[in-house]
Amino acid sequence: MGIIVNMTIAVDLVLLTIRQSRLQVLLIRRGIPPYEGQWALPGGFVLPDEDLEEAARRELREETGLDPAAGHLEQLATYGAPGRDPRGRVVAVAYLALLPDLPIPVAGSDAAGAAWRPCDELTRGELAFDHDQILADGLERARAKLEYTPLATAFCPPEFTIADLREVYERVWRTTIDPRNFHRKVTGADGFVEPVGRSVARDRGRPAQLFRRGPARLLHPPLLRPRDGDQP
Amino acid sequence: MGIIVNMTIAVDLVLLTIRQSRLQVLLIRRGIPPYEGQWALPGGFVLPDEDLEEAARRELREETGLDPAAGHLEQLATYGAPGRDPRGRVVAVAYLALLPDLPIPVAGSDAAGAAWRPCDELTRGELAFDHDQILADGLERARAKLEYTPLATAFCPPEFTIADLREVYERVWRTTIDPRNFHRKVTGADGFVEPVGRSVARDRGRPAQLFRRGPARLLHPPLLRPRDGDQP
DNA sequence: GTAATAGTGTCTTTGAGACATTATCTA
DNA sequence: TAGATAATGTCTCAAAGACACTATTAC
Repeated sequence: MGIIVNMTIAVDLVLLTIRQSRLQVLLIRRGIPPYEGQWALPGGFVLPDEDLEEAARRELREETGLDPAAGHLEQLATYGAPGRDPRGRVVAVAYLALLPDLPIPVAGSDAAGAAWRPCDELTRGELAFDHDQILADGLERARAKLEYTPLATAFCPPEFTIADLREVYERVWRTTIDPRNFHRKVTGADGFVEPVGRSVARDRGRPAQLFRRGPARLLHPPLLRPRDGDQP
Repeated sequence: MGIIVNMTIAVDLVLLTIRQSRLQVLLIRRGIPPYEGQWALPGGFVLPDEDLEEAARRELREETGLDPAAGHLEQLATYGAPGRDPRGRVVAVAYLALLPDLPIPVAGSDAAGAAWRPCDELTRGELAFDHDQILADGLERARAKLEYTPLATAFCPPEFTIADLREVYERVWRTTIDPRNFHRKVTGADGFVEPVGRSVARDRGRPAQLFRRGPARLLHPPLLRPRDGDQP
């Protein structure tokens, strides 16, 4: 009873974007031990008078130069297994950010380099600490949230076409979606997207209308991703 | 750079059950400052070599005498605003537990008393610390999870009737559900419930078949709760 | 013109919700 | 017997998915 132990609190970031038609995650090559030279999620320690989300936003700015307001940031989960950090007892509060495709990030202070890496190219055990698990949890959260929230728009610039939005779903869910049914569903969902009134021409084909994100925070009914309902 | 601050890590528990046909939460009347005499969520500090979930299970046993295996335990969210605890910087990792209706809990060591309280009888500001917010988040999580997981069975004893299960949905969602449609949907959902083969007679009416929870971890399709889709 | 993409319309199937009907118990 | 609850069946409507068709651009 009454044992009070002090531990160190860190925030780790799972930053996702759609880049070159692939779902990519921002990784840092560690410049200092432990796990020197290995890839890891960006992160850092929480300051004495700093809220957790504030720390996450600060790290996002420091490590990437990106503005958190451009996309979406939410708490993911907290990881505190006693042996997860060889330096001692570090409890990591992980945050998940969904971001539009923005300029290549800058290298952080104590990092040898930062880079976007396609999520499906990472092999199990490639990341430092328990960051494999944190990334896996972040991906699953992102996949689930696209179903019942309009957060896919967080991957898009302020104005986007329905095809842009469809690509987000296809890349995150690793599926193909019928463009016609998707168009009908998205434009019919109340408050998901709002027409800007202008169109934009791409390489080929009929120009597409531009939309911006609507006021809805939940989708009713949700867009359910296809499931493997087969029992072999 | 390089500032490393030590903070205290606590786990707080949102323990929910259906009791006397109402959704109730387990609260502790605080016996020591701060917030002495006020109601609070049960919780305690994480030990030096203890995993977070391990700490949550230990607190659950210590404060209630309940076995975590009887129900469901999952991490909810982490709360770390600098001023949330007047004693200093305490970061709380909240866990959510869904439990069957079990004997009245025992009072914990540093608590003046523990009691089940109906969730809808609590007034805003009645709980210590930021526990109003944690409870609200836990309730929303529970409501959402009943839609797309079979976790409603965590509120039930090992063997239960479809009417028992329906009451869980009705109390958690604060709705009424058509018994006939509910029966068809639940027994038709793959892996949600499995018939035991026996029946049980209640006060009146035809005896009901007994079921146990099935192997499914997700419901397809989900049971969507009714929404207020009105725009006045 | 052709190729390509944007957007609309139609049909079929599936599931949700309303509600009738039958089954089996207690009083 | 009446009354209550369990379980099944039927109907209607809404949404999902498959896919034909039209619209508008680049070449």
